[in-house]
Formats: sequence, structure tokens, C-alpha cells
Amino acid sequence: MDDTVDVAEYQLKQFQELILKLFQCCQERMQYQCERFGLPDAEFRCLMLFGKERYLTAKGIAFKMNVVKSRVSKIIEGLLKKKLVQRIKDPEDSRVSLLSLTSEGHEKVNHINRFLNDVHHQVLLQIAPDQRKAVLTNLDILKASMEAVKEMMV
Amino acid sequence: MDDTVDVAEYQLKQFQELILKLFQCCQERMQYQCERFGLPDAEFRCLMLFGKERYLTAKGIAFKMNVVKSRVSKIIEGLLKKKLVQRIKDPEDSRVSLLSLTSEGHEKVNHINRFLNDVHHQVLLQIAPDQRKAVLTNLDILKASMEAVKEMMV
DNA sequence: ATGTTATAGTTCATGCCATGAACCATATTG
DNA sequence: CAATATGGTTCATGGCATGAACTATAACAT
Repeated sequence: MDDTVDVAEYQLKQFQELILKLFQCCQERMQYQCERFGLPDAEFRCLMLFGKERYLTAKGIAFKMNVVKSRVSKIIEGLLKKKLVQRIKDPEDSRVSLLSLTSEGHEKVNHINRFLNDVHHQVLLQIAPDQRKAVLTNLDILKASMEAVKEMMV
Repeated sequence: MDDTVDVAEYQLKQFQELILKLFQCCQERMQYQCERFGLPDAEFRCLMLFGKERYLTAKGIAFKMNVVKSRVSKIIEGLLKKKLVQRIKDPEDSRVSLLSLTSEGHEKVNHINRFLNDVHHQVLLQIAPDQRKAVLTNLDILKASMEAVKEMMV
């Protein structure tokens, strides 16, 4: 019945250590990015949402960023002030305002994406070519496992 | 000379996606933990530093947490108020105060560690036993690569 | 048509996170 | 012993995030 052979103690320790380090690395990179592009963290994350979708509403942003709508108001305010996004009224429902990137905003997003690609590219280049596939495969397994546990914890 | 064969476009995309998801998972877990144990994020992280060392100074904590000392004052204040840590004067240098866990603090740390072990254990259990080693090995490669790039970026 | 009811956003009060400058007390050093 | 360095605290400032109260518009139900 125990086809899930138990986990060795040292594996657990190693795993915790690795996850911690990876998490810290990501956090530091995020902090560096924000500084580099002169944006507070929340505005940065919000701006990047426009990479995928042409128009966003405050409500949609709140959902995607997992914050309350009053927070979104503040974030949008900052991005408007920086002229990175613009707002128009939805012609179909005048309660909602549609947010989109200004040309300056597009430029910034592209700039950030180039940087992001570069960093990730660099990381992959650090890995021996014949190992990249294995790293990605195993990372995918890890992701699936973490998300499975996340579901269980709700 | 090009022993670092270039990275496939789809690999780059996949990698970015995976890292993002992993990062988000960790962030959500952190948030859940803080709520569960009734501690603000910074106090939580600070408390966990005492797992390794018996005594810590404000300066040491500032270094480990990568924040300025005035911030540490605030964090310590919170932990003192919650009776999780205590402070004594360093007998060798009366400028510094030595912080250590109270018995209540020890209990909390143990409690948290049990939870943390459990979560990581669950994740490893999601991975087929004969794949765990590979996941850890590849995670280690990734960690090394990310840290190498981090060094380059300074 | 008109009076609920629901939805999209804003504003405000509150509290945590983090910094930098000014400051106090205690070492250290010339 | 005076000048300087170090460990900490306090305070002002600003970003992050929430929840409650409010405005305006839309949808629905008599």
C-alpha cells in the first residue's frame, strides 16, 4: 500500500533550503527590477498585466493582482500620473473605465520584457545545454506538486 | 567556441512561466503562514532567525533580514509585546542588547517548524519516489545558475 | 415608469513594511 | 580626555493593503 515511500530526512532539509534560496532570489530580482525601472512593486506588477490584454478594468486588475479594488484605485492613480496608462469610459457601460497602455507605457513594457528575457536567458545559459530540458521538466513536476498541495490546504 | 548552445525560444517562455508560478506559490504560502500564526510577515521572518542562533543582536538581525536597523527596532518591539522574545544587556558591551526566544517563543517556533516540515513533506510526497532525487538535483542546478546570474548583475 | 438591488469605482481611516535622518548612550582610539 | 565610531531608538515620510462608507450607473421587478 505504501507506494509513496517516505521522504528521507536529509531530502526534506535540502528541499527546504533550496526553495528558500530560490524564493529569496526571485524577491531580490523583483526589488532590483522595481528600482531599475523606477516603479513601486505594485505598479510594476500592474503594468505588466497589460502585456497580455489590450484593455483592463479596475475590477479585472483587482482580481488578477489579488487585491481589493480600493488598492487598485491607488495603483492606477500612480500609473496615470506617470502617463503609462490612460483611461476611457466603456461605451457600453459608463460605470466602468477601460485602462490601456499609452505609447510611453508600451515602450516601458517592452523595455521591461527585454530585461526579463535577458535575465532568464542568462540563467538558462548557466545551465549546460544538455541539462536544460531536465531542469525544466523537473521544475514542472515541482510546480505541479506545489500546486497540488496548495489545493489541499484550502 | 560556442559550447553554450543557445536557448530555444519556447524553453525561455516555459522557464519564465514556471519561475513565476513557483514564486507566486511561495508568496501565497508565506501569506497563509503569517495569518495562521498571527504574525506580520516581518515578525514571522525575524522569529524564525532564532531557530539557528541562541542570541541575536539588532544589528545582526538587520543584516540577516536585509533591512535597516530602525526597522528592526519596530519588529523587535512587536515581538517583545507578544512575549515571544526577551532582551538582556550584553555584559561585555552595554550598547548592545541580546535578543533570545522566551519559552513561549520557542514553542511558537517549534510549532511553525512542524507546519513547515509538513508542507514541504507533502510536496515531496506528491513527487514519485524515484523522481525526488532528480527534482532536487535539478533544483540545485537551477539555484546555482540563478545565484551566478545574480552575482553578474551586481 | 419607478423604486429596489447589484455593480464599478473613489475616498478615507487604519495598520504593516521599509527607509533615512537626528539623536542618545556607550565604546574605542589618538 | 577629546574626537570618533558603533549599537539602538525615535520620528517623519512613503509604499502596500484592507474594509467601510459613499457616488454613480445599470439591471430588474413590480
